[in-house]
Amino acid sequence: MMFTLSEENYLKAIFHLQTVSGKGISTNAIAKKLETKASSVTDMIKKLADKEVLTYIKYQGVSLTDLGRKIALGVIRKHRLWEVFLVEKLNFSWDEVHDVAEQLEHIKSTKLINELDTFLEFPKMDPHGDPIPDKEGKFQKIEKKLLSTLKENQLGVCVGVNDSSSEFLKYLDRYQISLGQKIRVVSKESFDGSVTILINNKEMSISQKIANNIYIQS
Amino acid sequence: MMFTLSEENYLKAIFHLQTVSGKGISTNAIAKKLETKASSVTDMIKKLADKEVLTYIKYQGVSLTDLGRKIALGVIRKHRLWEVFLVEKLNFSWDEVHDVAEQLEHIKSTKLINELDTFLEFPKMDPHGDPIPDKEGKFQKIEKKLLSTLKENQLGVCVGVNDSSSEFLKYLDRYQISLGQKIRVVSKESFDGSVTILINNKEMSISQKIANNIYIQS
DNA sequence: AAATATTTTTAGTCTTGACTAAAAATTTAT
DNA sequence: ATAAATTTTTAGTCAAGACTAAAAATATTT
Ligand SMILES: [Mn+2]
Ligand SMILES: [Mn+2]
Ligand SMILES: [Mn+2]
Ligand SMILES: [Mn+2]
Repeated sequence: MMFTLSEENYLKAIFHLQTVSGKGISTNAIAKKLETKASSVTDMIKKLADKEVLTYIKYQGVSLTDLGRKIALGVIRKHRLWEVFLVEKLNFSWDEVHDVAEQLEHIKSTKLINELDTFLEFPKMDPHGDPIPDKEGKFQKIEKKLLSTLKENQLGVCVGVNDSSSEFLKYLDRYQISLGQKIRVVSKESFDGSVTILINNKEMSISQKIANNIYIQS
Repeated sequence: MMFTLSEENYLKAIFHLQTVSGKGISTNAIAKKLETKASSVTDMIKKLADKEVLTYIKYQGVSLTDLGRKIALGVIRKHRLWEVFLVEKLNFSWDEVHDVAEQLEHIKSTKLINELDTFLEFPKMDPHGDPIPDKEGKFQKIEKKLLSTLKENQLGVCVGVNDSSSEFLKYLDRYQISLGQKIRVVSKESFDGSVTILINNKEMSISQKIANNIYIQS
């Protein structure tokens, strides 16, 4: 069975939504994620249900089947391996890779992706700290929490981001926040949720929104 | 101005047809090359004429504009660079690269293709002996003739192929014909045009069709 | 110079994946 | 328990890019 670029993007989006909110995924949630209209989503999920990659009950949202999950993980594997390639071999920075990887993830060739994996020496993480599924779709889930959940005086290491947009990543670069960076929470402001952190012996304040998009391992 | 995958394929096909038959390219020739119908071609060339990448006079075929030529060369550059990448870095053989390159050639990112070029150390030829245009679309045209045009007892080096199909390339592999291989014409059979050649001190006979698809430099 | 054959274009249809507007179902508020 | 608000589905439209069948133009024979 073959899947179009559009179908692959739907499966990927639904997979990502499922990993956060365990329940059935709503039409609206999918529409929002894919920046499309709810009616378009209804059309597409009917087609995907016919192809048996998800189950769909009217008015009750959708849920991926094992096959659907497998296909989504295949696309995610390709996306992340290409991101590693771009950073490691082609001098891209972590804020430049996402858009190109969105295109590359749809190239169809099992040999291509498995040879790429070998060429890169089987990386386990992409440039944003996200795990790369192996051939069988298996990947380790790493322990991580949002920076905003740390208490005053707690220490952690940045291990990922919750937002891969170029804007956010460039912001992090500007403040020397990269994967592996040690971060200590100095104080938290209850008024606006902003956090004062210590990085490389320098104190700085970041907004709650920023703190909500940085993953930390203690 | 943005071009779709389909539009890029039309431009590439027309470019290739133009390099062999200098004149205006007929609707039918394009249809044949792209394995589509003449009516579909008429539709598309109207659109491409609107976009000013080719000139089109009803019933008289088409001809690329400078812009059209530039875009076609960009796609060809990408195709060939990806082919080099697949062979040099990902253990593909020359008969496996074409289909994947057909997909990769449509990825849009100037940084990607220029960094890939750098990573590969600016190759001048693809795995089939075809020249790779540089950023500006410039490439050297190499001197080459068909093996079938050699006279008895003449010697040459294989520098390219006229057919990149997997079937043909596998045939060449089987008979140890690869780029750089020295080939001597021992005799030619006027009855069926077949050629007896000497390769690595071994004599073998190849059909006229095969001899018509191997490029030689004397 | 007609007649015939071939090529090219036009007209109309189909599929995919989107959209808007309106109807129907469900959820939340009163 | 109704009413109001929200979500979801349906119905109808559109553009891209393909297709078939038929008409029109051009090329080739006789
Ligand atoms: Mn990404
Ligand atoms: Mn990533
Ligand atoms: Mn090729
Ligand atoms: Mn090639």
